[in-house]
Amino acid sequence: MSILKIAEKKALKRESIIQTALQLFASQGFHKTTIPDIAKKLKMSVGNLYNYFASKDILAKEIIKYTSESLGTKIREVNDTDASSEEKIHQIVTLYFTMAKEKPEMIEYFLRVYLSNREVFNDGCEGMICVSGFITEIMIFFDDGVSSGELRDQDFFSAFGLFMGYLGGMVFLKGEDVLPQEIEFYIDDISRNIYNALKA
Amino acid sequence: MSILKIAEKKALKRESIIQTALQLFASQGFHKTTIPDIAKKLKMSVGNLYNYFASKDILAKEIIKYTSESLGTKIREVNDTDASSEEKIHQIVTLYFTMAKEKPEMIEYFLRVYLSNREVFNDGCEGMICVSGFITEIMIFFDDGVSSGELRDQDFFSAFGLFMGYLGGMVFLKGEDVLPQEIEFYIDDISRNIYNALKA
Amino acid sequence: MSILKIAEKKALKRESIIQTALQLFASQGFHKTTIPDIAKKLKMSVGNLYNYFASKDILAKEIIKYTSESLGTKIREVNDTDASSEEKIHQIVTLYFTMAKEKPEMIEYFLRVYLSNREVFNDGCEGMICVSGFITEIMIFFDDGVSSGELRDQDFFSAFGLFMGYLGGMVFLKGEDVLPQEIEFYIDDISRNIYNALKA
Amino acid sequence: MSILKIAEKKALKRESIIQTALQLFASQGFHKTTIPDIAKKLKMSVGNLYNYFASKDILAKEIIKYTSESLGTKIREVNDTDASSEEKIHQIVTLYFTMAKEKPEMIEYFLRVYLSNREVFNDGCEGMICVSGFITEIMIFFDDGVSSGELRDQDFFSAFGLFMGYLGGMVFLKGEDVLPQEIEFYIDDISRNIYNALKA
DNA sequence: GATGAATGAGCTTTCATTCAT
DNA sequence: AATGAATGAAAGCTCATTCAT
Repeated sequence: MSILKIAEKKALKRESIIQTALQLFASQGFHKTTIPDIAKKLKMSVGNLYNYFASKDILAKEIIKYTSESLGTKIREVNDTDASSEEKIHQIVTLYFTMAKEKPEMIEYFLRVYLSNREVFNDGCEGMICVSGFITEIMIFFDDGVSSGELRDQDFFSAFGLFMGYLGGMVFLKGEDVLPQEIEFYIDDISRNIYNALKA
Repeated sequence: MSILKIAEKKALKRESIIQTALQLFASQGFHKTTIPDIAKKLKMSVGNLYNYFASKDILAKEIIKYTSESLGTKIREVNDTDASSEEKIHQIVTLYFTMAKEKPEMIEYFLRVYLSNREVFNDGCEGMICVSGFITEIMIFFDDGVSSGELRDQDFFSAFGLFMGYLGGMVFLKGEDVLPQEIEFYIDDISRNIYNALKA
Repeated sequence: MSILKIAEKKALKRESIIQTALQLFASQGFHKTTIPDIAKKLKMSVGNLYNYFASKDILAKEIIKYTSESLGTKIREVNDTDASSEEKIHQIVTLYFTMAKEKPEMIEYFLRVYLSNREVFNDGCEGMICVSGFITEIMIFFDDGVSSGELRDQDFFSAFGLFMGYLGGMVFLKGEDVLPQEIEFYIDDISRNIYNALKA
Repeated sequence: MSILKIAEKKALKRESIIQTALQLFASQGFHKTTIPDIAKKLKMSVGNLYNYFASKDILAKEIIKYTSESLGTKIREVNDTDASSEEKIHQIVTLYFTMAKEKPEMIEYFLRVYLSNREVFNDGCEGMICVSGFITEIMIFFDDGVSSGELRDQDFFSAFGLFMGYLGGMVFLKGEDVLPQEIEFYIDDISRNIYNALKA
């Protein structure tokens, strides 16, 4: 096999580890998920898993980067359209809730692993650098809206906190089974609320 | 010592355990905080701590109830005034952020312990019953505003998610040290955003 | 209250502790039964219980003596009759099995506590001195039978082991729920077997 | 090393754990023997011991099965001979007492661990399934004797209780140091008693 | 005599990580 | 690269016993 293919194969395995660990961490929590758990689900040995990620903490950090990139990429596609800010908000909310429904592990990981295990992410994910993929795109969306005069010019974090907190909060409520409706039901209301809050 | 005083003393000790455990859980996380840690800080023995709370999980649940009641009581005071919905929003945001500054452990506990350790709270805190003290008051605020025609009539959870998520998200960002300003700096912006989102 | 009555009262309490501990030890085992368990069932404080018995081990030893005396007394009544050895065997088997049915804790205590927690009884119950009340009466029964020519003259322990082991074994089997019949069902068979084994 | 040898090695280690735990449980009792005690005597780590047996209780159950099989196998050899019932009884008694002398831990385990720690064996050893290896052979011995007309036809449990209780009782007495003679001394007496009890 | 809060050593079990193969 | 047996520190929890009241 060529060196290229070997490297490729390794990259694929790396990603499959990330995917599997992501699912387990998101569903069972970081501390309740053991390295043997992950290895078992992957049908590989624990020893070999350590050839790909030097520690459980490092694995957790790689996952958050991967997740943030993933979400960021999708938001970029929205940003790249010519839609109005109001429409973009609707699209971002839709996209977020769709993801929460179809790949809940990503959002759950953010809420239940990243957000709550400070000690793990302290070293290497200071500030929000491990999550910059997502933040950057929200920032671009917001700046574009302000530039075009559609959104009120306000502190970025006031706006970012609204987005991140509101959407995250709704997914959390869904996870707790307290929402009487499916998550999609709330898309219109929430998009409208966000737009009303941010519009010029 | 009279029976009354003994019971009182026990109640005080119970509360001091809650306070100390709250601080440790909030700052170090639930799993990183050990029972010996808590006992040591309280200068009491591990065994005796178990005379007050039968398990670490039960302790965690009692703390969230205590915290939710605390916060709920303060919001009730706002609800009981004659202020307009707009003013009430400003007051609730202010009191939330003041608390986040002065007793950060309460908000942090909510964000980093309750919200993220599903397994721990699953049994006994189903739905959001352990946190109903807080939710109830937000519900009253919202219903009052709708009744008086100040707030738009929309799904309660769309409104509740906005409050809880937005405020929680801001405190989280502060905790991550990514906010360039003190938390109070954002009170006006955020109150305005919430009001714009909810107003009739 | 007179000194006599006080001493009497204390003796009564002592016995009630023995009775209660006997039941708990027999049903749950020595190590699974805690001093607080016993105190709770007696509605007295642990501290006070220690005024009557200086340690859990000492309590266990007093119970075996008490039990052995109890059983010995009943066998003596059989020994004191003019019945034949064959009849006496039947009576002893009957009284043992009746006791196993009506006061199972005594027999169970012997089987599950005394017999199995060597460490506890090592110091103070060497040999079988704590159980001599029972042994003595069996010895008398056996000697009488040999003297009268009804029973074959053999080593005492060969005979004693038969009695104690056989009866104990049957009660154990009953306790394990493996006997298809009530314990009384076996009285005739077993009496006959013992008599056949021992007769001259 | 080949896969075969690895599996073999693991099986050997498993058995050496059983042997060591058997000795410790039998001599010190189940509750007084700790997992670290066992690991230490085996010169292996506590954690690794748990790779072989998932809990202390499971280990205890595996030991009783192992012991019962061992004893059953030896009795089968007696059953497979053409000896008379009277001779077989003598052989079984001899075999039991020889074992009690040479491998006392097996009999002691039965008496002091299995028989007395109901809670431990309740789940998974209901009835006497963990001990069926031994019971089955006694049953075969008895049925053969009845079929050939040598033994009286009586309830199986009346006969089984005699065997198990009597032999166990004698070993217990030996363990308590109350027997004035070596255990072999009693073989003839006891065999005769059992035969007299059971013969047609 | 009576109380029960307090102690703390000790238990079973878990799991991130290593390393000989 | 791949395996998984092995390590051992550390966790949550228990309970016999003491002692101030």
